[in-house]
Amino acid sequence: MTSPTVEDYLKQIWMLREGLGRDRIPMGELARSLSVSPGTVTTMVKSISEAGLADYVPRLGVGLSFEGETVALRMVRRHRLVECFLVEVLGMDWAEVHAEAEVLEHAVSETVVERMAALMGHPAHDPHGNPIPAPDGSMAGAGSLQPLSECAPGSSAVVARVRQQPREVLDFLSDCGLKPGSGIEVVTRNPASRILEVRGGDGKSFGLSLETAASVDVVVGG
Amino acid sequence: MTSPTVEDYLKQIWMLREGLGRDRIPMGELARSLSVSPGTVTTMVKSISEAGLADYVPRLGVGLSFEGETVALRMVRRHRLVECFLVEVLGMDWAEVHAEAEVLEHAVSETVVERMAALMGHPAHDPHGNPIPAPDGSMAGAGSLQPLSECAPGSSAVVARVRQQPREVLDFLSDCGLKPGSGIEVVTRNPASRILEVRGGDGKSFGLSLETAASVDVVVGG
DNA sequence: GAGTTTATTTTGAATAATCAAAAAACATAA
DNA sequence: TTATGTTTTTTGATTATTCAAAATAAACTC
Repeated sequence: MTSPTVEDYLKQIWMLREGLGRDRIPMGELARSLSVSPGTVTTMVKSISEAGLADYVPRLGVGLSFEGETVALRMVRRHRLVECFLVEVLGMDWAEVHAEAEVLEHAVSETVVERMAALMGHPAHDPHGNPIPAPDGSMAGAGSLQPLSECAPGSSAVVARVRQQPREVLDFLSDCGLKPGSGIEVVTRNPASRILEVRGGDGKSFGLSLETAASVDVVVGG
Repeated sequence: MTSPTVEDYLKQIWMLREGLGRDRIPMGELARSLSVSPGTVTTMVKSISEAGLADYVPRLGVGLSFEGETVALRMVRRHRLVECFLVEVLGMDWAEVHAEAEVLEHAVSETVVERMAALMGHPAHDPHGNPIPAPDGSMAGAGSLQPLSECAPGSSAVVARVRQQPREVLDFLSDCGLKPGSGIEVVTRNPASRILEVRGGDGKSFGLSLETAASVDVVVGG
Protein backbone atom coordinates (compact mmCIF):
# COMPACT_ATOMS: atom_id res chain seq x y z
CA MET A 1 0.00 0.00 0.00
CA THR A 2 2.01 3.00 1.14
CA SER A 3 5.58 2.67 -0.07
CA PRO A 4 8.53 3.71 2.08
CA THR A 5 8.88 6.77 -0.11
CA VAL A 6 5.30 7.86 0.43
CA GLU A 7 5.70 7.22 4.15
CA ASP A 8 8.73 9.48 4.15
CA TYR A 9 6.90 12.27 2.39
CA LEU A 10 3.96 12.09 4.77
CA LYS A 11 6.14 11.95 7.85
CA GLN A 12 8.20 14.87 6.64
CA ILE A 13 5.15 16.98 5.93
CA TRP A 14 3.92 16.19 9.42
CA MET A 15 7.28 17.07 10.99
CA LEU A 16 7.54 20.36 9.15
CA ARG A 17 4.01 21.34 10.08
CA GLU A 18 4.80 20.49 13.69
CA GLY A 19 8.14 22.25 13.68
CA LEU A 20 7.20 25.38 11.79
CA GLY A 21 3.68 25.61 13.11
CA ARG A 22 2.48 26.16 9.56
CA ASP A 23 -0.40 24.32 8.00
CA ARG A 24 0.73 24.04 4.44
CA ILE A 25 4.31 23.24 3.55
CA PRO A 26 5.79 24.81 0.42
CA MET A 27 7.40 22.50 -2.12
CA GLY A 28 10.87 23.96 -1.73
CA GLU A 29 10.89 23.33 2.00
CA LEU A 30 9.86 19.73 1.53
CA ALA A 31 12.37 19.23 -1.27
CA ARG A 32 15.19 20.49 0.90
CA SER A 33 14.30 18.40 3.90
CA LEU A 34 13.90 15.25 1.83
CA SER A 35 17.00 15.97 -0.25
CA VAL A 36 15.26 15.60 -3.56
CA SER A 37 14.73 18.11 -6.34
CA PRO A 38 11.74 20.48 -6.23
CA GLY A 39 10.28 19.02 -9.40
CA THR A 40 10.26 15.58 -7.86
CA VAL A 41 8.38 16.85 -4.86
CA THR A 42 5.73 18.56 -6.95
CA THR A 43 5.09 15.37 -8.90
CA MET A 44 5.12 13.15 -5.87
CA VAL A 45 2.94 15.38 -3.73
CA LYS A 46 0.42 15.60 -6.50
CA SER A 47 0.16 11.83 -6.70
CA ILE A 48 -0.01 11.45 -2.92
CA SER A 49 -2.84 13.96 -2.95
CA GLU A 50 -4.68 12.11 -5.65
CA ALA A 51 -4.40 9.03 -3.47
CA GLY A 52 -6.25 10.95 -0.78
CA LEU A 53 -3.39 11.14 1.70
CA ALA A 54 -2.50 14.78 1.32
CA ASP A 55 -4.07 18.01 0.32
CA TYR A 56 -2.04 19.83 -2.28
CA VAL A 57 -2.85 23.32 -3.49
CA PRO A 58 -0.65 24.43 -6.40
CA ARG A 59 1.74 27.24 -5.47
CA LEU A 60 0.51 27.27 -1.91
CA GLY A 61 1.81 24.05 -0.52
CA VAL A 62 0.74 20.73 0.87
CA GLY A 63 -1.10 19.64 4.00
CA LEU A 64 -2.23 16.25 5.25
CA SER A 65 -5.60 14.56 4.98
CA PHE A 66 -6.91 12.68 7.98
CA GLU A 67 -5.63 9.41 6.52
CA GLY A 68 -2.32 10.98 5.65
CA GLU A 69 -1.90 12.18 9.19
CA THR A 70 -2.71 8.71 10.49
CA VAL A 71 0.04 7.24 8.37
CA ALA A 72 2.44 10.02 9.37
CA LEU A 73 1.77 9.50 13.06
CA ARG A 74 2.32 5.80 12.70
CA MET A 75 5.71 6.52 11.17
CA VAL A 76 6.61 9.04 13.84
CA ARG A 77 5.69 6.53 16.52
CA ARG A 78 7.83 3.91 14.86
CA HIS A 79 10.74 6.21 14.37
CA ARG A 80 10.79 7.39 17.94
CA LEU A 81 10.26 3.98 19.45
CA VAL A 82 13.03 2.55 17.34
CA GLU A 83 15.32 5.34 18.50
CA CYS A 84 14.49 4.54 22.11
CA PHE A 85 15.11 0.92 21.46
CA LEU A 86 18.49 1.47 19.88
CA VAL A 87 19.61 3.56 22.81
CA GLU A 88 18.02 1.67 25.69
CA VAL A 89 18.29 -1.91 24.55
CA LEU A 90 21.23 -1.92 22.19
CA GLY A 91 23.12 0.78 24.06
CA MET A 92 23.76 2.88 21.00
CA ASP A 93 24.73 6.48 21.05
CA TRP A 94 22.15 9.21 21.30
CA ALA A 95 23.54 11.00 18.26
CA GLU A 96 23.81 8.05 15.89
CA VAL A 97 20.36 6.54 16.22
CA HIS A 98 18.46 8.95 14.02
CA ALA A 99 19.89 7.70 10.75
CA GLU A 100 19.35 4.08 11.76
CA ALA A 101 15.75 4.71 12.73
CA GLU A 102 15.15 6.47 9.46
CA VAL A 103 15.66 3.14 7.72
CA LEU A 104 14.28 0.77 10.33
CA GLU A 105 10.99 2.60 10.71
CA HIS A 106 9.95 1.25 7.31
CA ALA A 107 10.97 -2.30 8.07
CA VAL A 108 9.54 -3.04 11.50
CA SER A 109 6.10 -4.58 11.56
CA GLU A 110 3.33 -3.54 13.90
CA THR A 111 4.06 -6.62 16.01
CA VAL A 112 7.72 -5.80 16.32
CA VAL A 113 7.29 -2.13 17.29
CA GLU A 114 4.69 -2.96 19.87
CA ARG A 115 6.88 -5.63 21.38
CA MET A 116 9.75 -3.19 21.54
CA ALA A 117 7.49 -0.66 23.21
CA ALA A 118 6.33 -3.23 25.75
CA LEU A 119 9.90 -4.33 26.45
CA MET A 120 10.81 -0.76 27.36
CA GLY A 121 7.69 -0.17 29.40
CA HIS A 122 5.98 2.00 26.78
CA PRO A 123 8.20 5.07 26.96
CA ALA A 124 6.51 8.44 26.42
CA HIS A 125 9.53 10.24 24.95
CA ASP A 126 12.35 9.34 22.61
CA PRO A 127 16.03 9.92 23.47
CA HIS A 128 15.82 13.49 22.16
CA GLY A 129 12.84 14.22 24.38
CA ASN A 130 10.27 14.15 21.59
CA PRO A 131 6.89 12.79 22.62
CA ILE A 132 5.98 9.40 21.16
CA PRO A 133 2.47 9.26 19.67
CA ALA A 134 0.28 6.49 21.09
CA PRO A 135 -0.81 3.68 18.76
CA ASP A 136 -4.07 5.57 18.17
CA GLY A 137 -2.16 8.68 17.16
CA SER A 138 -2.80 10.71 20.29
CA MET A 139 0.13 12.52 21.78
CA ALA A 140 0.88 13.95 25.21
CA GLY A 141 0.87 17.74 25.26
CA ALA A 142 4.24 19.39 25.43
CA GLY A 143 3.68 20.86 28.90
CA SER A 144 5.17 24.26 29.66
CA LEU A 145 8.36 24.07 27.69
CA GLN A 146 10.48 27.06 26.89
CA PRO A 147 13.43 27.43 24.53
CA LEU A 148 16.73 27.45 26.38
CA SER A 149 17.69 30.48 24.32
CA GLU A 150 15.14 32.54 26.20
CA CYS A 151 16.11 31.63 29.71
CA ALA A 152 17.42 34.43 31.87
CA PRO A 153 20.88 34.19 33.42
CA GLY A 154 20.72 32.63 36.83
CA SER A 155 17.73 30.47 36.08
CA SER A 156 18.03 26.75 36.45
CA ALA A 157 16.12 24.29 34.36
CA VAL A 158 15.74 20.69 33.27
CA VAL A 159 16.30 19.82 29.63
CA ALA A 160 13.14 18.34 28.12
CA ARG A 161 13.89 18.11 24.46
CA VAL A 162 16.68 18.60 21.97
CA ARG A 163 15.48 19.12 18.43
CA GLN A 164 17.02 17.53 15.32
CA GLN A 165 20.59 18.78 14.83
CA PRO A 166 23.62 17.95 12.74
CA ARG A 167 25.46 15.00 14.17
CA GLU A 168 28.44 16.98 15.47
CA VAL A 169 26.20 19.37 17.37
CA LEU A 170 24.47 16.48 19.10
CA ASP A 171 27.83 14.94 19.94
CA PHE A 172 28.93 18.22 21.46
CA LEU A 173 25.78 18.61 23.54
CA SER A 174 26.10 15.04 24.64
CA ASP A 175 29.69 15.63 25.75
CA CYS A 176 28.56 18.64 27.74
CA GLY A 177 25.94 16.53 29.45
CA LEU A 178 23.10 18.46 27.91
CA LYS A 179 20.51 15.75 27.26
CA PRO A 180 16.84 15.35 28.07
CA GLY A 181 16.57 14.95 31.80
CA SER A 182 19.76 16.76 32.77
CA GLY A 183 19.55 19.74 35.08
CA ILE A 184 21.37 22.88 33.96
CA GLU A 185 21.82 26.48 34.94
CA VAL A 186 22.12 29.51 32.69
CA VAL A 187 25.23 31.47 33.62
CA THR A 188 25.27 34.32 31.13
CA ARG A 189 23.32 35.26 28.09
CA ASN A 190 24.83 37.65 25.58
CA PRO A 191 22.47 38.64 22.76
CA ALA A 192 25.25 40.61 21.09
CA SER A 193 27.71 37.76 20.65
CA ARG A 194 24.71 35.44 20.51
CA ILE A 195 26.28 33.15 23.03
CA LEU A 196 24.71 31.51 26.04
CA GLU A 197 26.87 30.19 28.84
CA VAL A 198 25.47 27.20 30.63
CA ARG A 199 26.58 25.14 33.60
CA GLY A 200 25.84 21.44 33.38
CA GLY A 201 25.07 19.00 36.17
CA ASP A 202 28.77 18.26 36.62
CA GLY A 203 29.48 21.87 37.48
CA LYS A 204 31.43 22.55 34.28
CA SER A 205 30.22 25.37 32.16
CA PHE A 206 30.29 25.78 28.40
CA GLY A 207 29.07 28.14 25.74
CA LEU A 208 26.66 27.53 22.93
CA SER A 209 25.13 29.73 20.29
CA LEU A 210 21.68 31.17 20.87
CA GLU A 211 20.67 29.44 17.63
CA THR A 212 21.61 26.07 19.05
CA ALA A 213 20.02 26.95 22.37
CA ALA A 214 16.80 27.80 20.53
CA SER A 215 16.41 24.19 19.58
CA VAL A 216 16.70 22.99 23.16
CA ASP A 217 13.49 23.09 25.17
CA VAL A 218 13.59 23.18 28.93
CA VAL A 219 11.32 23.27 31.94
CA VAL A 220 12.36 26.16 34.12
CA GLY A 221 12.30 25.40 37.78
CA GLY A 222 13.79 26.21 41.14
CA MET B 1 25.29 -0.22 -3.63
CA THR B 2 23.57 -3.60 -3.65
CA SER B 3 19.83 -3.06 -3.56
CA PRO B 4 17.56 -5.14 -1.34
CA THR B 5 16.42 -6.94 -4.46
CA VAL B 6 19.93 -7.90 -5.49
CA GLU B 7 20.61 -8.98 -1.92
CA ASP B 8 17.58 -11.23 -2.08
CA TYR B 9 18.66 -12.82 -5.32
CA LEU B 10 22.16 -13.51 -4.03
CA LYS B 11 20.93 -14.88 -0.73
CA GLN B 12 18.43 -17.10 -2.49
CA ILE B 13 21.02 -18.48 -4.88
CA TRP B 14 23.23 -19.24 -1.89
CA MET B 15 20.39 -20.94 -0.02
CA LEU B 16 19.41 -23.08 -2.96
CA ARG B 17 23.01 -24.14 -3.59
CA GLU B 18 23.31 -25.02 0.08
CA GLY B 19 20.00 -26.82 0.22
CA LEU B 20 20.15 -28.71 -3.04
CA GLY B 21 23.87 -29.28 -3.00
CA ARG B 22 24.02 -28.11 -6.59
CA ASP B 23 26.46 -25.57 -7.88
CA ARG B 24 24.40 -23.81 -10.48
CA ILE B 25 20.78 -22.96 -9.92
CA PRO B 26 18.39 -23.09 -12.89
CA MET B 27 16.28 -20.01 -13.57
CA GLY B 28 12.99 -21.74 -12.94
CA GLU B 29 14.03 -22.81 -9.48
CA LEU B 30 15.12 -19.31 -8.56
CA ALA B 31 11.97 -17.79 -10.02
CA ARG B 32 9.79 -20.10 -7.97
CA SER B 33 11.60 -19.50 -4.73
CA LEU B 34 11.61 -15.73 -5.19
CA SER B 35 8.01 -15.67 -6.42
CA VAL B 36 8.79 -13.75 -9.57
CA SER B 37 8.36 -14.71 -13.19
CA PRO B 38 11.10 -16.66 -15.00
CA GLY B 39 11.72 -13.85 -17.44
CA THR B 40 12.40 -11.45 -14.60
CA VAL B 41 14.95 -13.81 -13.13
CA THR B 42 16.79 -14.22 -16.40
CA THR B 43 17.06 -10.46 -16.83
CA MET B 44 18.02 -9.82 -13.24
CA VAL B 45 20.56 -12.62 -13.01
CA LYS B 46 22.21 -11.41 -16.18
CA SER B 47 22.64 -7.95 -14.75
CA ILE B 48 23.88 -9.26 -11.41
CA SER B 49 26.41 -11.31 -13.31
CA GLU B 50 27.55 -8.31 -15.30
CA ALA B 51 28.08 -6.55 -11.99
CA GLY B 52 30.48 -9.33 -11.06
CA LEU B 53 28.42 -10.79 -8.23
CA ALA B 54 27.23 -13.94 -9.93
CA ASP B 55 28.26 -16.30 -12.64
CA TYR B 56 25.48 -16.90 -15.10
CA VAL B 57 25.70 -19.42 -17.92
CA PRO B 58 22.71 -19.26 -20.29
CA ARG B 59 20.51 -22.34 -20.12
CA LEU B 60 22.66 -23.87 -17.43
CA GLY B 61 22.00 -21.71 -14.42
CA VAL B 62 23.62 -19.28 -12.06
CA GLY B 63 26.32 -19.57 -9.41
CA LEU B 64 27.97 -17.02 -7.16
CA SER B 65 31.22 -15.16 -7.58
CA PHE B 66 33.44 -14.69 -4.55
CA GLU B 67 32.01 -11.23 -3.98
CA GLY B 68 28.49 -12.47 -4.51
CA GLU B 69 28.99 -15.14 -1.91
CA THR B 70 30.35 -12.57 0.50
CA VAL B 71 27.22 -10.49 0.12
CA ALA B 72 25.02 -13.58 0.39
CA LEU B 73 26.72 -14.69 3.59
CA ARG B 74 26.33 -11.26 5.07
CA MET B 75 22.61 -11.46 4.38
CA VAL B 76 22.33 -14.96 5.79
CA ARG B 77 24.11 -13.82 8.94
CA ARG B 78 21.78 -10.88 9.29
CA HIS B 79 18.70 -12.92 8.64
CA ARG B 80 19.58 -15.55 11.19
CA LEU B 81 20.72 -13.14 13.84
CA VAL B 82 17.57 -11.10 13.43
CA GLU B 83 15.51 -14.26 13.83
CA CYS B 84 17.37 -15.08 17.03
CA PHE B 85 16.83 -11.60 18.26
CA LEU B 86 13.12 -11.61 17.59
CA VAL B 87 12.74 -14.86 19.49
CA GLU B 88 15.16 -14.32 22.33
CA VAL B 89 14.83 -10.63 23.01
CA LEU B 90 11.36 -9.77 21.81
CA GLY B 91 9.89 -13.15 22.74
CA MET B 92 8.29 -13.74 19.38
CA ASP B 93 7.15 -17.06 18.12
CA TRP B 94 9.51 -19.43 16.40
CA ALA B 95 7.21 -19.77 13.42
CA GLU B 96 6.49 -16.11 12.77
CA VAL B 97 9.98 -14.68 12.74
CA HIS B 98 11.04 -15.75 9.27
CA ALA B 99 8.83 -13.28 7.43
CA GLU B 100 9.86 -10.45 9.74
CA ALA B 101 13.54 -11.20 9.30
CA GLU B 102 13.09 -11.29 5.55
CA VAL B 103 12.33 -7.58 5.67
CA LEU B 104 14.53 -6.51 8.57
CA GLU B 105 17.68 -8.09 7.18
CA HIS B 106 17.81 -5.33 4.58
CA ALA B 107 17.28 -2.55 7.07
CA VAL B 108 19.66 -3.31 9.93
CA SER B 109 23.08 -1.73 9.71
CA GLU B 110 26.31 -3.50 10.48
CA THR B 111 26.41 -1.73 13.83
CA VAL B 112 22.93 -2.83 14.77
CA VAL B 113 23.37 -6.51 13.86
CA GLU B 114 26.63 -6.74 15.70
CA ARG B 115 25.12 -5.16 18.79
CA MET B 116 22.26 -7.59 18.63
CA ALA B 117 24.72 -10.44 18.31
CA ALA B 118 26.71 -9.19 21.29
CA LEU B 119 23.56 -8.74 23.37
CA MET B 120 22.70 -12.40 22.81
CA GLY B 121 26.24 -13.63 23.43
CA HIS B 122 26.99 -14.32 19.78
CA PRO B 123 24.73 -17.29 19.19
CA ALA B 124 25.95 -19.95 16.78
CA HIS B 125 22.54 -21.11 15.57
CA ASP B 126 19.25 -19.47 14.74
CA PRO B 127 15.93 -20.60 16.24
CA HIS B 128 15.54 -23.20 13.49
CA GLY B 129 18.94 -24.64 14.24
CA ASN B 130 20.63 -23.17 11.16
CA PRO B 131 24.25 -22.20 11.71
CA ILE B 132 24.95 -18.46 11.71
CA PRO B 133 27.90 -17.43 9.52
CA ALA B 134 30.58 -15.45 11.35
CA PRO B 135 31.17 -11.83 10.31
CA ASP B 136 34.00 -13.04 8.06
CA GLY B 137 31.67 -15.52 6.37
CA SER B 138 33.03 -18.67 7.96
CA MET B 139 30.51 -21.15 9.25
CA ALA B 140 30.65 -23.99 11.76
CA GLY B 141 30.42 -27.40 10.09
CA ALA B 142 27.12 -29.16 10.46
CA GLY B 143 28.51 -32.00 12.57
CA SER B 144 27.08 -35.47 12.08
CA LEU B 145 23.48 -34.62 11.38
CA GLN B 146 21.02 -37.05 9.96
CA PRO B 147 17.51 -36.53 8.60
CA LEU B 148 14.86 -37.60 11.11
CA SER B 149 13.18 -39.46 8.26
CA GLU B 150 16.01 -41.97 8.22
CA CYS B 151 16.12 -42.79 11.88
CA ALA B 152 15.28 -46.35 12.81
CA PRO B 153 12.42 -47.05 15.21
CA GLY B 154 13.64 -47.17 18.76
CA SER B 155 16.44 -44.71 18.25
CA SER B 156 16.51 -41.58 20.32
CA ALA B 157 17.91 -38.31 19.10
CA VAL B 158 18.20 -34.59 19.68
CA VAL B 159 16.71 -32.22 17.15
CA ALA B 160 19.42 -30.03 15.66
CA ARG B 161 17.70 -28.23 12.85
CA VAL B 162 14.29 -27.75 11.28
CA ARG B 163 14.41 -26.56 7.70
CA GLN B 164 12.17 -23.88 6.22
CA GLN B 165 8.53 -25.01 6.22
CA PRO B 166 5.11 -23.54 5.65
CA ARG B 167 3.93 -21.67 8.70
CA GLU B 168 1.30 -24.22 9.75
CA VAL B 169 3.82 -27.05 9.67
CA LEU B 170 6.15 -25.11 11.96
CA ASP B 171 3.28 -24.34 14.29
CA PHE B 172 2.41 -28.01 14.43
CA LEU B 173 5.99 -29.07 15.15
CA SER B 174 6.23 -26.39 17.76
CA ASP B 175 3.07 -27.65 19.45
CA CYS B 176 4.50 -31.17 19.49
CA GLY B 177 7.65 -29.86 21.14
CA LEU B 178 9.79 -30.71 18.19
CA LYS B 179 12.28 -27.82 18.11
CA PRO B 180 16.05 -27.58 17.98
CA GLY B 181 17.37 -28.87 21.25
CA SER B 182 14.49 -31.14 22.16
CA GLY B 183 15.12 -34.82 22.72
CA ILE B 184 12.87 -37.25 20.87
CA GLU B 185 12.47 -40.91 20.21
CA VAL B 186 11.34 -42.64 17.03
CA VAL B 187 8.49 -45.02 17.82
CA THR B 188 7.57 -46.46 14.44
CA ARG B 189 8.50 -45.81 10.88
CA ASN B 190 6.20 -46.92 8.12
CA PRO B 191 7.61 -46.41 4.61
CA ALA B 192 4.33 -47.60 3.10
CA SER B 193 2.05 -45.02 4.67
CA ARG B 194 5.05 -42.69 4.75
CA ILE B 195 4.41 -41.87 8.36
CA LEU B 196 6.87 -41.64 11.21
CA GLU B 197 5.67 -41.84 14.78
CA VAL B 198 7.72 -39.88 17.26
CA ARG B 199 7.62 -39.46 21.01
CA GLY B 200 8.52 -36.00 22.27
CA GLY B 201 10.19 -35.03 25.51
CA ASP B 202 6.84 -34.80 27.27
CA GLY B 203 6.13 -38.46 26.58
CA LYS B 204 3.35 -37.78 24.11
CA SER B 205 3.71 -39.27 20.70
CA PHE B 206 2.57 -37.94 17.35
CA GLY B 207 2.83 -38.80 13.69
CA LEU B 208 4.39 -36.83 10.90
CA SER B 209 4.97 -37.52 7.24
CA LEU B 210 8.34 -38.81 6.13
CA GLU B 211 8.51 -35.76 3.87
CA THR B 212 8.25 -33.44 6.83
CA ALA B 213 10.64 -35.61 8.82
CA ALA B 214 13.15 -35.32 5.98
CA SER B 215 13.51 -31.65 6.69
CA VAL B 216 14.30 -32.20 10.33
CA ASP B 217 17.94 -32.98 11.10
CA VAL B 218 18.87 -34.74 14.30
CA VAL B 219 21.89 -36.00 16.18
CA VAL B 220 21.32 -39.65 17.02
CA GLY B 221 22.52 -40.63 20.42
CA GLY B 222 22.28 -43.29 23.14
C1' DG C 1 4.90 49.47 -13.50
C1' DA C 2 9.13 47.31 -15.68
C1' DG C 3 12.63 44.39 -14.66
C1' DT C 4 14.78 41.02 -11.78
C1' DT C 5 14.86 37.31 -8.57
C1' DT C 6 12.95 33.32 -6.54
C1' DA C 7 9.77 29.47 -6.26
C1' DT C 8 7.12 26.24 -8.60
C1' DT C 9 5.57 23.52 -12.26
C1' DT C 10 6.13 21.17 -16.57
C1' DT C 11 8.59 18.42 -19.78
C1' DG C 12 11.43 14.88 -21.34
C1' DA C 13 14.28 11.36 -19.94
C1' DA C 14 16.56 7.78 -17.03
C1' DT C 15 16.83 3.63 -13.84
C1' DA C 16 15.30 -0.45 -11.31
C1' DA C 17 12.21 -4.00 -11.07
C1' DT C 18 8.66 -6.21 -12.70
C1' DC C 19 5.05 -8.78 -15.96
C1' DA C 20 2.77 -11.33 -19.91
C1' DA C 21 3.23 -13.39 -23.94
C1' DA C 22 5.96 -14.75 -28.06
C1' DA C 23 10.07 -17.07 -29.62
C1' DA C 24 13.84 -20.17 -29.14
C1' DA C 25 16.30 -24.02 -27.31
C1' DC C 26 16.45 -28.23 -25.34
C1' DA C 27 14.60 -32.71 -23.72
C1' DT C 28 11.62 -36.67 -24.20
C1' DA C 29 8.89 -39.95 -26.19
C1' DA C 30 6.98 -42.32 -29.62
C1' DT D 1 13.37 -38.41 -36.42
C1' DT D 2 9.27 -36.02 -35.91
C1' DA D 3 6.08 -34.40 -32.54
C1' DT D 4 5.26 -32.81 -27.90
C1' DG D 5 6.35 -30.72 -23.77
C1' DT D 6 9.27 -27.99 -20.72
C1' DT D 7 12.49 -24.34 -19.73
C1' DT D 8 14.56 -20.38 -20.81
C1' DT D 9 15.16 -16.24 -23.21
C1' DT D 10 13.49 -12.28 -25.65
C1' DT D 11 10.41 -8.57 -26.52
C1' DG D 12 7.51 -4.91 -25.48
C1' DA D 13 5.26 -2.62 -21.73
C1' DT D 14 4.30 -0.80 -17.12
C1' DT D 15 5.09 1.38 -12.47
C1' DA D 16 7.56 4.12 -9.09
C1' DT D 17 10.93 7.31 -8.32
C1' DT D 18 14.06 10.32 -9.62
C1' DC D 19 16.70 14.22 -12.28
C1' DA D 20 17.93 18.43 -15.14
C1' DA D 21 16.49 21.99 -17.56
C1' DA D 22 12.88 24.84 -19.65
C1' DA D 23 8.66 27.39 -18.81
C1' DT D 24 5.68 29.80 -15.84
C1' DA D 25 4.05 32.35 -11.93
C1' DA D 26 4.59 35.16 -8.02
C1' DA D 27 7.16 38.29 -5.27
C1' DC D 28 10.26 42.01 -4.77
C1' DT D 29 12.93 46.15 -6.14
C1' DC D 30 13.64 50.32 -7.91
